[in-house]
Amino acid sequence: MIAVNLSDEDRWKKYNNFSPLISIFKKFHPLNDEIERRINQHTFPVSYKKNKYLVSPVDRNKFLFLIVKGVVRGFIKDGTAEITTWIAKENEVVGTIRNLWVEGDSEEYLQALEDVDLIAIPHVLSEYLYENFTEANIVGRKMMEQYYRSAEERAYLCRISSAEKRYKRFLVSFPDLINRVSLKHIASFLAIRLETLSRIRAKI
Amino acid sequence: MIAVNLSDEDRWKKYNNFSPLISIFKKFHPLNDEIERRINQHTFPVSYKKNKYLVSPVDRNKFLFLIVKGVVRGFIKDGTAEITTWIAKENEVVGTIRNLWVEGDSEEYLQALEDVDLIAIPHVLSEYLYENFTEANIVGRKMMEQYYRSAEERAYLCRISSAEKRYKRFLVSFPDLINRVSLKHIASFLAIRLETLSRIRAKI
DNA sequence: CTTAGTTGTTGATTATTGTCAAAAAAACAT
DNA sequence: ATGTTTTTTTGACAATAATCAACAACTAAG
Repeated sequence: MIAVNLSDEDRWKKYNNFSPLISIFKKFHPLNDEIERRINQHTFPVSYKKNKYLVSPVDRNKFLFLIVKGVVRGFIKDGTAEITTWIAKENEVVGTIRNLWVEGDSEEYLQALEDVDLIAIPHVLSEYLYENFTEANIVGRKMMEQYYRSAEERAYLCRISSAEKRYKRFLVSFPDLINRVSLKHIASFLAIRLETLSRIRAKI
Repeated sequence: MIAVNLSDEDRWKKYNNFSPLISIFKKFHPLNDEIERRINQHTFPVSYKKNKYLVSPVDRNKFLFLIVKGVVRGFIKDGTAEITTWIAKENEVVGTIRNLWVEGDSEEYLQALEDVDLIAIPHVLSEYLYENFTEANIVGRKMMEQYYRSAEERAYLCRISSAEKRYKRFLVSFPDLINRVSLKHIASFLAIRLETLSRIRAKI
């Protein structure tokens, strides 16, 4: 599914010779040279066309992805229906969550909602960095705090009582997504039907 | 609101002379003596009666709390209504989230749903430990990963299409809470009315 | 024990949202 | 451009859940 056929020299040509992950991490904490070297060596760019799935069941949980360009959604198959649990854009890191609380049929998928450019981060790399570099744990801790807050916001959003209020909250929480993501996915994220969302928008 | 009148010697008497926080942290990573000493010195036990609020607007965001005994919920005031976004029990760490994405009227509260014993963790302590001890970042990172997953579960749960399915998911995700928490709070967590929950339960 | 207050149940009614179907509008490919 | 597909809108109707109200069950306090 994901093949790496790039030599170390030209892998990052289009990104000024460095993995974009490095500048993201540096916003949280300075990195030492060895970490940067490892990141350049073991992460790699990958692209998907709009509507393609980022993870097949085969390599689920082998990578995280930094979104360099585009929008990605995460959803869970609930029988025949799909439940979109998040929508992420540039500079966010996405991935499937490993140990879902409840074992069962619910499977998580990632889908590109635009043509996307990503940086793939093998889990083995994250684990290696966490075990060998204290800076990695500082960066990881700070990023997780940020992602935890955004997950809390998603958990709050969908508990707002009326569909209209949820939509309005979406508009202020994610103003940039409304024009980039089709309404059917936003409806799913808001836990309402597309038709209902369409009527709410007509009313406002 | 929170007063500490204990000398260092007897503060932890009821917990075999150590802050219970230490054994929680040690499940994630070994701690050095200096960290343990700081934790014993700067965290302290505090108890609340059922239905009491853990944070007043005054000292919001000054502490996290480890729940040693009891159940706590977090909720957000949405006008007159309350939206319960999580319910936590023993061995979980809870607190208000600082920078909510959207500034505004939504205020977060913590409430004891049983008589609770807690360990208060001043934010200044967390910050100090993060800045001075690499182990703290390892523990913090791992704990945040765990809490992120549980927040994802909450975000998924409330997007399930029917009230009955959400309740059933609750039963498997939080089997221990159903007999400890009043139905009105569970209903709020499931984003349904108490009456609806009552009817669903009658039907099953 | 008795009373007051809270929590949970049940019924009747209303409101909101979902479902199904069709058409319009927009996006995409040739 | 042209036809094709996807997305979005609209309408009629059904189902689900909310609301209001009354009451029963359970707790807590005196």
